[in-house]
Amino acid sequence: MEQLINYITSKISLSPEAKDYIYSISKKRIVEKGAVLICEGQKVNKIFFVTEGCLSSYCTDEVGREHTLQFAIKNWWISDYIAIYNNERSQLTVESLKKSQVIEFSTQGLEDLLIKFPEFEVFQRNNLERHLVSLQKRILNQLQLSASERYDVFVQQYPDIESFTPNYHIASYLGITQESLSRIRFDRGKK
Amino acid sequence: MEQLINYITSKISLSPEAKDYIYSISKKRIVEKGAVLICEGQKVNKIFFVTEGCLSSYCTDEVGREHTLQFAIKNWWISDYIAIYNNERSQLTVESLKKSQVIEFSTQGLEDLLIKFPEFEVFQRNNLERHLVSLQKRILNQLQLSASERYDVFVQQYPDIESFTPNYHIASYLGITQESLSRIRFDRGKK
DNA sequence: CGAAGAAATTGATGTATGGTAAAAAATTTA
DNA sequence: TAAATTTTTTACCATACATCAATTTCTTCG
Repeated sequence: MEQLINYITSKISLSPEAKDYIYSISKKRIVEKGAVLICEGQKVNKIFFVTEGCLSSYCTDEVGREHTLQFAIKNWWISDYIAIYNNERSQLTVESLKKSQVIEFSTQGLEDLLIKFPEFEVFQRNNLERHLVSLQKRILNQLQLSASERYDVFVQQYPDIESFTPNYHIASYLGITQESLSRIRFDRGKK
Repeated sequence: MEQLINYITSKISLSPEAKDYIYSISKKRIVEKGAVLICEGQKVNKIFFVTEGCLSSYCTDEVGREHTLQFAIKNWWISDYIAIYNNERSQLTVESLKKSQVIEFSTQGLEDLLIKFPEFEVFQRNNLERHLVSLQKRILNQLQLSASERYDVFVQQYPDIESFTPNYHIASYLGITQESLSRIRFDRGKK
């Protein structure tokens, strides 16, 4: 919890009232590996801030293949923004990839926070900008890099996710099959 | 210009002072087909709001291939957000794909606007959320759809871009070659 | 209008990655 | 620790899409 406040105050200054309000709309949760925080078909009314560990969001297509939209590590937010923005039910699953610590917010609570404490908008805008830039970079990578090069970028960006996540999550983030990822790794060993 | 104001007031209410301020930091520009508004290697200090026509942003890799990050049509914003956010020089080119009308803002002007008129934050957040959601959807499409299916989505989303844009821009948005796009189109004709 | 240039198509062939299935390795659980 | 389960690897073959090059069609503009 403290970590969230630290993170926020590293970006904006926070009045005691705002701080109290944040406490009132959020709660700390420890989630076990494999725990599902948002699941497909549900209404989405939660947003999570990760203080420890790693979560992911992914969708499952008709053939049952998973496609990972996001890995959320320390200091990142995760939810199903598509569903929230369009006021739809979730097509995504948000799942904890290892034992993690998150701060849970209700979407309503966050909205109220922004209304009651407009100074929070600056913080929120910063988050959105950062997120947007990371998505744009990912799209450019997807367009111009080979699977192997994308894997390089991934490893740089998330150096330790491999250590606790099955291959297929990573593969599904890169847009390839687990077998292909396995082959890419094999080829590395040769050089 | 009026169209921008209309667009803004459809989302938030705008004080006369705020309105004046917006006028003071922006200017209307007519840009010809092929005009380059931001080019690779430059400092980025402009953001454009499209009121008419269509612009695109793309990067060019070492081999000279173009990769389209965004098409911006009416009521969308376009710039090189990656460069702005990271305070780097642009890796993107922003170009007009047909004769268009845009409102040009300086990044500094927009920042000042947000400071002077915090009510504008809500509007800005809305834009960012919309943009973010569209990027997330695109990533999910890229991960799970075939080239042909992505083309379907593209046509739905931008029904008339084909009528004025060379194929290769579209192909480079979809992440395929112009030849592949041509074949996809050909296959359509057969059914 | 007609020539020059740009864009789109088409064919032949190449390559990266996918699919399937079986075996091996690692991890979890009893 | 052994059995069960999950994950990874490997082999073989399939396919979507890329590449290259030639040709045709469409635009632009003198």
